[in-house]
Amino acid sequence: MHYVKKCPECAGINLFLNREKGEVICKDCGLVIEDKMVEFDQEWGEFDSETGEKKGRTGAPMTYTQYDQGLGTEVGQKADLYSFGAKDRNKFFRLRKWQYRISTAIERNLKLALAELKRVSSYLKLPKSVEEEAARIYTLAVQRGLVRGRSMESVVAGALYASCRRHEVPRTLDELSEASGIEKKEIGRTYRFITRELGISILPSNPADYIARFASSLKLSAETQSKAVEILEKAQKAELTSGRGPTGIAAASLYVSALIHGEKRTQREVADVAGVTEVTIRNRYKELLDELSLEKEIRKTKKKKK
DNA sequence: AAGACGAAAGTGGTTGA
DNA sequence: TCAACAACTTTCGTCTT
Repeated sequence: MHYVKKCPECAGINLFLNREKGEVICKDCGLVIEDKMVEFDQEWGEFDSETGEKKGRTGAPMTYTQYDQGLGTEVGQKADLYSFGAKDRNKFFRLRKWQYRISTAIERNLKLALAELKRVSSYLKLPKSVEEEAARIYTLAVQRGLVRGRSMESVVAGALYASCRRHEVPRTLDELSEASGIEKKEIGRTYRFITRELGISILPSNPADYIARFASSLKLSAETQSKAVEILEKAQKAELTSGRGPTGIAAASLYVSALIHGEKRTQREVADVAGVTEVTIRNRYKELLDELSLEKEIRKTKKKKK
């Protein structure tokens, strides 16, 4: 995150942080430089070193899923006016008009986009926190002008995808694609773009995060599920997981685990819920058998059945 | 007949010159 | 910007249950 140190309009250094609204304002010309600031660190640290106040983020409680967050920028409140000399009034009014135009355009966009975001989010039954984060990301993207040249929907989808990853409740690109009606590769593209532009760090997604969801849609027992996680951990130790698609690995672990526990599912079934093909399952599955000597365990349950 | 397996060719994305 | 490359998919033929 970079902070503006000089006002781009008048090059003044007399910047003022309005904590109530989360804005940075140039005292010299009244320009709102950074609006609705967002920190992307996981743990909220001190807001800035100058005041060193504890847990100071923006003051007012706010939600990003309402289009203006109740924090719309208003240039020219009475109190502000008095802090400027009379000679600056004209400039000030001009700025206010300009600011107004910009902010209504942004807010119109946000209003639409956040409606779409809510729709997709509820379709996927995403937790509120993920939705909030996605809205935050989208808001930032709009302010940085990253939506230009892209469809609003795809940016929404990208923001949601990024948010899911950060909260370790991954959805596959396929699921996002189905929910939003945007092509998979398009989501991927905008996702990469906005995370790069906004400097959002994303942990590589962990296959373990997928297992619970896959297991429940396959109606597998809790034991099978935890066994799958166990297998997965071994696989990671054996370095079978790097570079591979996390969904394929999760799927293969589940498949093997289901075999061991006598809850056989076909490769087809597992492949479908994981959104990969049977072939991928087979490849991962084979690697798992080779590296982890699981054959005995499978044979054991086979004999039991007899 | 359905599922599992593997080979071969194709696709989209990343990387490095 | 292009070619090499790895992961994954599609398709299809064969084997197993």
